[in-house]
Amino acid sequence: MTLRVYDTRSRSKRVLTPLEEGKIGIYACGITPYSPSHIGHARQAIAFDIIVRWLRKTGYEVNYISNFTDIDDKIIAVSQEEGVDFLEVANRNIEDYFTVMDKLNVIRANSYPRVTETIPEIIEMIGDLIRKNHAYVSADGVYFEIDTAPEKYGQLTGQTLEMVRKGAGGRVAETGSGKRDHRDFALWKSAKEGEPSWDSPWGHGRPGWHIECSAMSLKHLGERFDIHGGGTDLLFPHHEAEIFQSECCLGHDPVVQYWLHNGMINVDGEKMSKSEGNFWTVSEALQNVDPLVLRYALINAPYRQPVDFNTVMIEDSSSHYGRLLSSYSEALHVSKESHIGQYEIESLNISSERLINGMNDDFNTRKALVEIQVVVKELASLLQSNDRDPIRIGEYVTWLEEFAGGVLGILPPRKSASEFYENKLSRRSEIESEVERLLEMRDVARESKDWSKSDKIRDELHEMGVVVEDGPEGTRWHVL
RNA sequence: GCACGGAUGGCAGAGUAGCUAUGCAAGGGAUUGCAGAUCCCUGGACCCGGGUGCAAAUCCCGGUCCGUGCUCCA
Repeated sequence: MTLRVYDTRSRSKRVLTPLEEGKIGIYACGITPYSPSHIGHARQAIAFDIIVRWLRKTGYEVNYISNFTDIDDKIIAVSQEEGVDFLEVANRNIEDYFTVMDKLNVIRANSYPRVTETIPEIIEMIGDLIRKNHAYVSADGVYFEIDTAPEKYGQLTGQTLEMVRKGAGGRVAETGSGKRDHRDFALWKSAKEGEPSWDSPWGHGRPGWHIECSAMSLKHLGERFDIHGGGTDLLFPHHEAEIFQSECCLGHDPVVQYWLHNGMINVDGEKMSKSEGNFWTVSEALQNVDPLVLRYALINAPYRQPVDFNTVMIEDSSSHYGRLLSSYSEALHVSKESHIGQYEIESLNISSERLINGMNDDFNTRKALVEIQVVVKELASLLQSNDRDPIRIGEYVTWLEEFAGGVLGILPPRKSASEFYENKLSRRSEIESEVERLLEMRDVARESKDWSKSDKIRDELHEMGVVVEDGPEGTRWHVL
């Protein structure tokens, strides 16, 4: 089955055909580091992490670029507020980004270009746009002139020039800058007093918001590349502006073959965003939630769907992840190696096929998760049974490592999974004699039908973290 | 207002024409002093109104509701 992806520009799922056989270039808009990363950033990072993982597993050599827009109005605002250099603000938040994304098991991109390291390329591109009459110099900067390429308007959002003219309503009057038309957008902003700036043919200033991505994608991926991604909130104006800039500068279209956009995180049904003030930073969330539980929660819906972030979905993910981890870690303990991709167990092959079909259908992580859940359930029941065949269990371990680990990234490293299980074992042996003693007392109580005493002992054991289970073959117990 | 998405059982969330989605939760049974674990079984949904079809959750038209974008945003 071939891989199909939903392309925002054509509004349909299209078979992914790379420009160069066997290779994929992908650019995903990263963050503007003016504050610590929030859950929405994590969603974006994880979505494209999984896309890249899947492309690689499919056999593509992937060049994945994700940028930092490390100079902009908000970064300047924060730096002025704190009285520190703007780069200090940016660096601090970039560090936070890497710290939390590492915890969330996000594989690093091949490169993380920054605006401040791309200034010469940006200046060159702006110069090019001016020479080609797509941009004009004004009193307060350089602007892209929309009317020079009206056919490119609305490529991603379906809006026409007229619609925006109307829809902008009262805001249109506030243009107030050197723009000729309110829909023109800044390529270069002249420096204001006390702001960081770079020298350019148009005086000191800094890049406008959109030009950096055109310049960086060109620099790192070339004049045409396969995939451009980002959140749906960037559709307009950011990504449409990029289309204007890149295509008008390079003189061909399309520059980007496929546009992929991830959905937003909602809180109580509304988009979580910094400006709404209803956001959780990732590090705040990680104080209460295991990073892999958070990752699990964020891939529970396909990447294009909005995700409603609330305690119920976290608890749900937590219990699913708990099942996965406890089965995996126990299986690891009793298993023998097997080889990835070659499974004797028929149900594993069926699940593989379903999972692969799901991922090939626009990276449907939900379908993949369903198969993980099914396999975990089978494994748990196998571990519970008397038939704990190490080779069979080994196949489950390998399968989980291939798909839950490699593809979805929701499995901890072997080492920590083993430790998880060994901690349970050592806790078990630590308290074993005490537990046995209490259980004997309980047995005596039970024989004399002294249920209140028996239950009291069970409660006591429960407080020690021991779960008691009476079965047909006597009483068993395990550590929570 | 305009644009783009979405609306499926208690919850999450698949499914684009006919065949059990799945997981969790719930109910019933087995087991059990009770509880838990396990096993077996079960119920339950396709926003509304039209249309096309032998057949529609699935296609078409109209409507309603929700989200996002139109302003800095992943």
